[in-house]
Amino acid sequence: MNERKQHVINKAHQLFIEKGFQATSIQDILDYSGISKGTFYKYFSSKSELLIAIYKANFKKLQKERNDLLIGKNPSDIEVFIKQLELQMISNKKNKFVALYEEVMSTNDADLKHYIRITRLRSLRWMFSRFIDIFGEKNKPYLLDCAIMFQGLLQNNLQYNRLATDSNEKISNVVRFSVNRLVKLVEEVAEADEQLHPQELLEKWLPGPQKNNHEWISQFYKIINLMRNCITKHFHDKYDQEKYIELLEFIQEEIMHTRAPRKFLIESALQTLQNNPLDIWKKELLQLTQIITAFFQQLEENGEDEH
Amino acid sequence: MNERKQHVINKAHQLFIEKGFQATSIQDILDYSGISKGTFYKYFSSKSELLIAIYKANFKKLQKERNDLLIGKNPSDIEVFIKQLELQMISNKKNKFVALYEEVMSTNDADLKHYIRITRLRSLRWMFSRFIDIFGEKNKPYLLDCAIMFQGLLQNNLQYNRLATDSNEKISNVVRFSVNRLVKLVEEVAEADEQLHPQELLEKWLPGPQKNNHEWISQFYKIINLMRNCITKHFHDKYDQEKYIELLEFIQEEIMHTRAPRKFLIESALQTLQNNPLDIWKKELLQLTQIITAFFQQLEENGEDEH
DNA sequence: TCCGAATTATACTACCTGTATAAAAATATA
DNA sequence: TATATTTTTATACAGGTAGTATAATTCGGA
Repeated sequence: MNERKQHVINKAHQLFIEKGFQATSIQDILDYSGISKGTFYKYFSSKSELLIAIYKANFKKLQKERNDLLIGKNPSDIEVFIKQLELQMISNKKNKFVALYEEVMSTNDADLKHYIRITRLRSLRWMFSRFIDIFGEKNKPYLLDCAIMFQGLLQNNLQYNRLATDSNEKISNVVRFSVNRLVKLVEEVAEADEQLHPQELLEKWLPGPQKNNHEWISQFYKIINLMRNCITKHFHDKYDQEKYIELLEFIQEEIMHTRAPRKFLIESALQTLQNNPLDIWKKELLQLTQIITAFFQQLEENGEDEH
Repeated sequence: MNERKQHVINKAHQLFIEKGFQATSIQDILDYSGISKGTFYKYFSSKSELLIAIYKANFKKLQKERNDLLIGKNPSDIEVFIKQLELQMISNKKNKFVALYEEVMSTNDADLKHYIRITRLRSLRWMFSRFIDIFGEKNKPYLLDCAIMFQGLLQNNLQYNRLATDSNEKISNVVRFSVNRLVKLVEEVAEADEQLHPQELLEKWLPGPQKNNHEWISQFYKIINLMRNCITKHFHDKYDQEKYIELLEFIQEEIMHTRAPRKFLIESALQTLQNNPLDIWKKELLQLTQIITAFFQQLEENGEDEH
C-alpha cells in the first residue's frame, strides 16, 4: 500500500483515539498528517472509508498474531484461547476499537454500519468455532448461545473493570475470571439442554466459507479418501506410500483444522502430488484442486478483505 | 410540565426513534413539532438536553411500573424479577433506548455522556440490590460481578435474538433463558469463591443514598429498637401497643425494603407517633425524623431527578 | 383595552463535508 | 536535459448544521 496513504491512516487513527471519530474533522486530519484536501479525497471517499481502512489494517495484523498462537498447540487447550483473548482485548483497548464501534453505529453511513456488523459477526463466528475446538462437537448445539453470552459477559467485565482501575495488567485477570465462568456456563447449558439460538443462524447472518457447509465437507473427505485408496493401491514402495499419505493428511489437517490455512503450502503439496511418477488419479486430483480453489475463493470473499 | 414542551419532547422522541438522534436535525424537530427556533432554545439549551428530558420522562414512568410489580409480592421471588426485566426490555426496545445510548456515547457532549453513565450505573445498582433480595446476603460478595455479567449476557442475547427474529413475544423467552443461566452462575461463582469487583466499587462509582451505608443502617435500626422498647414499656393497653408497633414496623419495612419508599406515608406515620397521648420518646422521635429526613434528601439528590 | 410575556421569522456567524479547478511540484519519458 | 504526465496543493464554492441575536407578532390576563 501507498506509504503516504498508510501515513495518513496512522495519523488519523491517532486522532480518532485521542478525540474520537465524530469529533475529528477531516480538516483536523489534513492538518495533522500534512496533506491537502484533494489528496485525502483521492485516497478515501469519506472519513468512514478511512476508518474502515484503519480497521482492516489492524485486524489483519491481529488475526495473524491470533492464529500464530495456535501453531503447534492443541486447539482444545483453553490456555491458548485465553492467550488469544488477552491479545485481542489488549489490542482493542489500545486502539479504542470498542469505543469507535459504538460511535460508528450512530453515524448514518450504511457502508460503515454494515462493515461493523460483519466484523462483529466474524468475531462471533471465530469464538463459536474456537468453542467447538475446546468444548467438543457434543456441545455444539449450545455453543452459539455460549459465544453470544460470553462476549457480552466479557465485554461488561472489561468495561466495568476499566472504570474501577485503569491498569493494563488487570486485563488478564478479567479474561481468566470470565473464562472460568464460561467453562461452567457451557456445562450448565448442556446439562439443562436449553437452546436460544440455533447454530444455523450464524450461517444465515454470515454466509461463510464452505468450511461450515456440510455438503462441502463430506465431498472434501470423499475425495481425500478416494485418493488415499489410490495411494495404497498403486504405490507398492512403502516410502512413497507414506510420503503421499502424509501430504494428503497435511492438506486435510491444514484445511479443516487450521484457522488460516496456508494457501502456498497447500498449493505446493498439490503440485507434489501431481508430479508423481505413476500419473494416476488425474480425475481425483483435478476434483481436489477445484474444491480447494473454491474453498480459498470463498475464504477470501468472506475473509478480511471484503470488497 | 409545560404541555407545549411535553409535546415537543414527544414529537422529538418519535423522530429519534425513526431516524436516530444524530440524524435528526433541530430543524427537523422544529418542522415536525411546529415550533420556532426561539421557542426550542427557550425550552432546551441543546438537542442533548432534549434527549435527557426524553429519558427522564420515560424512566420515571418505567421505574414506577417496575416498583409496582413488587407490591404485595415477595422480593425474593425470582418470577417478579423476570416480570420486571421483561417490562424494562420491552420498553427499551419500543423506545430504542439502547440504540440511543450508544449513539450518545459518540457525541462530545460531556453532560449527556455523564447522564448516560449515571443511568447505566443506576441500572446496575438496581440489579445488584434485587440480586441481594433474590440470592440473599450470603452471596452478596459475588453479586456485583453477577450483575455486571448478567447485564452483558442479557443484552447480547437480546441483541442477537433481534437479529434472528424481530418478534416481540420472544423477549420473554430470552429473559427467561438468561435468568436460568443467571441462577446457576450465582451458585457457581459463590462455589468457586472468586470475586472480580468488590461491592464497594458501586458506592464509589455512584455515591448513593445511605441505604447502602452500613453506619446509617445500624443507626436506623438502633433508633427503631429503642422506640419499640419504649412502646412495650409505656403502653399497657394491648391495642395501643400493637398499633404503634405496627406503625414502626411499617416505617422500617417501607424504608429498608421498598424500592421507592413513599414519603407521604412515612411522614404520616411519624406524625401519628408524635401525636401519642403519653408524649414519651421525644428525643428518639426527633432522631428518627432527622435520620429519615436525611435519607430522603440523599434519595432525591441521587435519585432520578439529577440534573 | 393595554401591558408584558411568549412566540415567530429571519438574519447572521461559524463550522462542517464534499466538489471543482487552476497552479505548483514531483515524476516519468524521450 | 527538456518535455510530458501525474500527483499534490491551495483555494473557492455549494449546501448543510448548531446556536445566537433581534425585531415583529401573537396571546393571555389585569
